[in-house]
Amino acid sequence: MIKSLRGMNDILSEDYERFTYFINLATKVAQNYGFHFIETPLLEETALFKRSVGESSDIVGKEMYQFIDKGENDVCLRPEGTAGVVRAFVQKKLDKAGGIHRYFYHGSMFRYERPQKGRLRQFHQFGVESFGVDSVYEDATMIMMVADILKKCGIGYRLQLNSLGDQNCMPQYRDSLVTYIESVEDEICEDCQRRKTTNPIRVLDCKNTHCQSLYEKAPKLINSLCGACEEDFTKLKTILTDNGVEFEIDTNLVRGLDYYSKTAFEFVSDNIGSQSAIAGGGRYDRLVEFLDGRPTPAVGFAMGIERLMELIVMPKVKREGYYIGAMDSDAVDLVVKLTQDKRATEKVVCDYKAKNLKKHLNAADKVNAKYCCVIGENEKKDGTIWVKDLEAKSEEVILLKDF
RNA sequence: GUGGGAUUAGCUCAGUUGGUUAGAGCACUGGUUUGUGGUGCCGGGGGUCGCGGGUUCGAAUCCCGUAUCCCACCCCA
Repeated sequence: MIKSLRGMNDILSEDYERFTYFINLATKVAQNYGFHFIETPLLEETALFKRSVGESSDIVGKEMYQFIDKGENDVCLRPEGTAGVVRAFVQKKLDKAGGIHRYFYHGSMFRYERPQKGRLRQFHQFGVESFGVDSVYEDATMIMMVADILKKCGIGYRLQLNSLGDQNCMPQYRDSLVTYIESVEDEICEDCQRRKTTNPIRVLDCKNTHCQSLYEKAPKLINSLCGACEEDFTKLKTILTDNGVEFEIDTNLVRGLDYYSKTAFEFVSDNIGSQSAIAGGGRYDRLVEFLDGRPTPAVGFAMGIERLMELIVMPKVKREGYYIGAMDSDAVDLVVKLTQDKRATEKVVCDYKAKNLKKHLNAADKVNAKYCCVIGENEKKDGTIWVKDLEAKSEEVILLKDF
């Protein structure tokens, strides 16, 4: 038997119900916030992700589905959504057009990782990107949009917040951190040794407890922010508080993609195991110019749909539509005809086999129909149909022409 | 990529120190001789016990390899 590849799942039946339920709900919310749908290719030039997500990140460094295509192009399946949207934004010259552009997307992402619960090789994200707004109100709005979606899904969460600084304060901070790391270099773990040169900020996120104890004395970015960043971060906290969004400051929150600056946030759930991040995002004011566009402020987020699906509280499904069946085989033709006619306006399922009433009621119940309609000996003779409302438990016999 | 656990019917799982035709519940399906469901009764189909080797008179059971899932690390959505 041929099986799906490791970490790549089919979505069907109840999973699909949950999946579309979420997409529809999130789409509605994004549209209410004034965002428009964008779809970008699954396959992109590898350089796009190297330049945006960053070669030092694990995503690009070791998790990409990368290959040379028949035209000798170095390509890869997208590991995340932002880079493609920014590429499209620049390619359409919207950076030069100016103004505000707001997009949302959803689709498959690919990362060659060891699968785990909530971590797949092909997974789905719902994401949002906003271009052209440098106001911190937009950062707050992004966070509130995520909170809005999660609330509508009945999902509890913790919101972690940090500021990563900008080109004025981050480089200085990075230098002071490296200096500190060098002072304790002998004691830190192998991973941190590597991080020191590739991306020193990441040491803060190290899970090693000994490293963490060392970094407690390390300079904190939050204390090194420049005036503008400091002001924005303070304002962000005020806006969220004013709008009833609770948060906690996590000075070690470092997003795994290199393009973030200033606002960084992560929504986590304590109920889905160790892969606990259900949404994450932040500001990335430099990314558009990294991808050859005119400098454009931008902010966005992405949500992991598979992880959310574990948590979504689905509304109770209501009975809907009709079930039509025959009790004698010579009434089946009539049943099929009635079904076809009724389908012009209603959801209708029918049975092609004659069965007794009990079986039909059972079957109607199973497909969650609101009405069970049956044609038996009496109905056939009288030109009527027996209709039972499975919810109200009421029944009536009506003329076929009135059905 | 590293370490640990699991894999038996469509699903959830039993299977006693290796010993005849591998079981249950649910699901599916048929009947229940007068036309009332989601909660009656009786029956039926469905498994080369993940896959490949090995040990043995004999393997679902023991050993080795391999695949997948789960857990932790790593990382992230």
